[in-house]
Amino acid sequence: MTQSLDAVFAALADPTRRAILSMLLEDDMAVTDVAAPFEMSLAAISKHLIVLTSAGLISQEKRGRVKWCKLEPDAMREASVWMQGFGLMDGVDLDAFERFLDQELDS
Amino acid sequence: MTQSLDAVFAALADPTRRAILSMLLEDDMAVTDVAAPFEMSLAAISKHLIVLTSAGLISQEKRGRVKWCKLEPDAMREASVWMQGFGLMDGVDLDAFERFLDQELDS
DNA sequence: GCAAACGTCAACCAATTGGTTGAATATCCA
DNA sequence: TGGATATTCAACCAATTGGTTGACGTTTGC
Repeated sequence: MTQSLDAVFAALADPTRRAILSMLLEDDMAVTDVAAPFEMSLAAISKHLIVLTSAGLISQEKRGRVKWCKLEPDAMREASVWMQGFGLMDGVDLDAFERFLDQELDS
Repeated sequence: MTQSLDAVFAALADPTRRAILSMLLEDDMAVTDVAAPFEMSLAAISKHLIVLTSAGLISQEKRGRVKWCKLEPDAMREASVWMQGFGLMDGVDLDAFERFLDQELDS
């Protein structure tokens, strides 16, 4: 469940993948539609989507012949909290912050 | 000045480099001391430090024969803000968050 | 002056990454 | 049934990454 920071940061390190995530912020999309704006092959986009999926940043569900991609932003939370540890939120106990977030997001 | 998201995320994708950043949270350190806890060569650590430096996440200053490494957490800010764009705080009761912060900063 | 400490450089290596193309699979629809 | 659409698979390629070792240049202190 808890995504590895390695996989999440590595997935976010590619501009194409970040652009895909931004597109999915609008709405769920089919693979072909995700690929449309990019000047690379569908197979290349398909690989990027596999990277995003295995990092937990998106999920894919096949309905008929179409595979829908859905953003899973929760996978970013661990990474985001890790970064907050570097003075972006001075003086705050990070573990407590994480517990707070968990509690808030469950409610 | 503004660090590329590519470089920052890629730098953060390696556990050794993240560990180095955490160590530098305590204090500035010499390259040799940074390398000490790791089971890899000094040259390998030196390369990791170059990656961190070119991402802007640390700075290095040579005094005498010792090169000091200093954390530059501001380089994470752009990446952190980018991630916040994905609704990580959605569903969080902002008043509760403020109370949490007050409580944290008092303790 | 010289040996030891600090750190980088250069060459090398295996594994991974990001892309390609062409064939394969699965589904839909006329 | 068969053709078009949606997506992945497999093989390949060049470039990058993360590590090694050994030689090298500086600085320090006896």
